[in-house]
Amino acid sequence: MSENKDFLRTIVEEDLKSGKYKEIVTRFPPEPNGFPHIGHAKSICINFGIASDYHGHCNLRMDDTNPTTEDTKYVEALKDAVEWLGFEWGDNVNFTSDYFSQIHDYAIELIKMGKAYVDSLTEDEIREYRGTVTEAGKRSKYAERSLEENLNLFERMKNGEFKNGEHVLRAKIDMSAANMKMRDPLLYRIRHAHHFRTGDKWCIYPMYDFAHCLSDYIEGVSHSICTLEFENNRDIYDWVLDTLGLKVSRPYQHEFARLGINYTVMSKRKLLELVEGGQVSGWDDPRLPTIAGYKRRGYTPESILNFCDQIGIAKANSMVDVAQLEFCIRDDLNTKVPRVLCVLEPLKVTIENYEGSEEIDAPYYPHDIPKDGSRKIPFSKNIYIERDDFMENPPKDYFRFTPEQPVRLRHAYIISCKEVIKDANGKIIEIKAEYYPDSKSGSDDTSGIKVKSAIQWVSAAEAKKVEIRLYDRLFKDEAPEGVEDINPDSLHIIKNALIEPAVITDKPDERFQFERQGYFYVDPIDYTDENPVFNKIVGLKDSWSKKTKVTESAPEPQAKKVQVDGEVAPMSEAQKTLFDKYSLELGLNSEVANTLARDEHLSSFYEEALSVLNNPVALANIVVNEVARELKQMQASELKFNAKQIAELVKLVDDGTISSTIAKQVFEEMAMSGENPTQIVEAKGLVQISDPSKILPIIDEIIAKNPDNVHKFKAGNTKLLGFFVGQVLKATGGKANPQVVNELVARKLK
RNA sequence: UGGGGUGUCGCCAAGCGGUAAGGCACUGGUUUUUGGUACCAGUAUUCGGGGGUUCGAAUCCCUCUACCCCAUCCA
Repeated sequence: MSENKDFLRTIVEEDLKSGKYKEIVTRFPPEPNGFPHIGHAKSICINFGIASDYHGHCNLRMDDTNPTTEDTKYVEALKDAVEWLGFEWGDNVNFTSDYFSQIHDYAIELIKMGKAYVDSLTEDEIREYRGTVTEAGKRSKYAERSLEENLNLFERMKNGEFKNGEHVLRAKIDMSAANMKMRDPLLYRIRHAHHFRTGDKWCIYPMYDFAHCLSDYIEGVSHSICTLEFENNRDIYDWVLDTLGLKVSRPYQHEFARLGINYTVMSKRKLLELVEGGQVSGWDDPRLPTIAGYKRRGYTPESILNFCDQIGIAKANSMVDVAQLEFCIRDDLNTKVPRVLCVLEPLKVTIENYEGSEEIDAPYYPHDIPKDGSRKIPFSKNIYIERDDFMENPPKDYFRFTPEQPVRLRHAYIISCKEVIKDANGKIIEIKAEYYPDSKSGSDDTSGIKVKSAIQWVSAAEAKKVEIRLYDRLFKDEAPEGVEDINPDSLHIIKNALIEPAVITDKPDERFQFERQGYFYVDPIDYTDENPVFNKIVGLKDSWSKKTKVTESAPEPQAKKVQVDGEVAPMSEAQKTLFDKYSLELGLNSEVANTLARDEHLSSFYEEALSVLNNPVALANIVVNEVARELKQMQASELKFNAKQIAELVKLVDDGTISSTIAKQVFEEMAMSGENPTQIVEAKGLVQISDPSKILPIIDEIIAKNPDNVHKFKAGNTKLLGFFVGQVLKATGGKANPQVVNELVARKLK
């Protein structure tokens, strides 16, 4: 766990500290109606991660309340994903359907409380009656049914006496609630459908909003963590549990922002579209952001875990750069995986002065990876190199093989070009070369040739032919809408790549670094010894190709966008009169007068304080800034303090007893306890210190402790003044007169 | 037009009244028989805009603005 914890962990720690929960229980609650993607991985990491960080437990629960969309195969995919990521859910996978009868009982309880009713409006009518975001809805006439009738109807719904859509069970809340979700939400609907677990036992199914909170409660969940789009549902969550009186250690819902990654899509709907539309080969297509896709592509669970850890958890909608994910997999594989030689686009090279053959012993890992292991690479007269690694007319900073520039064959000899052979179209088809017998890798003391690069190669006779699948981003648009943004070149298959034989015969691993190319993975489905197939997981970081295409996207300098101020609502006559009085008669600045005049709670509070103490400006400032904050959180009547106490506080500042810094402290104390300012000041000994002879020694001490900052300050970093003042204030418990401190510090450091 | 959220470097993201963390990306440099890795260095006078309070504001107050979510018998 990092030092800076996310907001969820902060909440969890507070709840643990306050004793709200004895144990932390979370849950990962997907609906089994699709394959999990990396967004699920984030949720898995959060829920299982928090549980394990605080020695609690995390349930895996299938939220299977909609029989028409769900299936066992998705349950399996979900379990696979969690398992693959390395988390454990205990003995059983839970299912919301396990709780159907309990949930049903709670529904009956609500009916008996008069808090739920059977509605018989049509689907269209229900929608119409719900109103709009700006207009209140109206209640269905069926809301007035008697308890008995509701009970009877609901029983008959359950018994299958009605068709789909004939009736629903609804919570009786508020048809004019500002939160649309609270306008008598549906609790149950009739669905004559076969459920993959409960079969035909039920024909009524609870809605998400009813089932989820109750399932959490039944499982003893403490923190119900979900994504932002459920923020509006939190009110129902609380309503159901509160109304049913489910209080003891009940769960509370907290929301975080779902994961977005650029150049891909993450919604189940869009993913399904790609799978069904044949744009990809299936849910496990390596280009997809599904767990199955990453797995098949060759990503490791560690890399995904790491990624989830790096991106953090917050509430701002965001889109993470794929580069971050790619970094994670490179970073993981770098230390784990053997290096091997593979030529993707072979170019024939004949070493004319080499006869016979030899085997070169080559380590699997570079000098900086502390791992052992090596293999034999056959070397001979006829080899292949990468087509890209030879250029007849190279740019000046080209480090590889050219007619003038020799190059090292990795782990082997240095060669130089003797002749370039082309076909009728001018395409290079072969290089005739010579090698330097003294230049063998590791023992090259005598050749005296300096090369700028070592390139991969394979011996023609022993190399194995392999299929390589190269993947690019699936979409060309950073924030793709759908199939229209698909990148037509996202898959590139190379049928005739050549690889050194040890990879195929010795099988030292499943994942490899093909030197200078990238990381590759043995395709778990299509790989056979006759037709070996490798998936490219990710390329190596490549500062060369970046350099060569500088033109790609010149970062256009973004003009700072000009903000246009909107219009402020006009004041009423009464407000205007008040404003004039405040600004003209009492001399308040117009901003303060404005705020005061527009808020009648504030202004009446202010007037009252003013009748006690004649200091209009100071009073106004504290009312507008401090009292206003308290009033945002509660009603005026709930305030622990009154106007008289505010006046008292202002007076203390006025006569110099306390500084404004202390005043803040006193205010907070007063807001909490309702005690008088004078009492608080006395009880805590908060009288301010203005005597320089008392402050000076403290300043000296602080200066002595922070020589670096003193130096920086003297070098011109004047904002450090605040740092020193802060330190002195801290040392005196806030009691030092900040103005005096400022002055003294400035003089000291001059 | 109502309600609920969110705006801190190109992308994520700490920070909760006293020196603008960190990661990715980027730019230099060092090491290197991978144009990789590792290492070093650089990169926000400023926190969506404007006002106010304060000795001091990303943090408190007012206001404007942009974006996201909510009117499925989906979850």
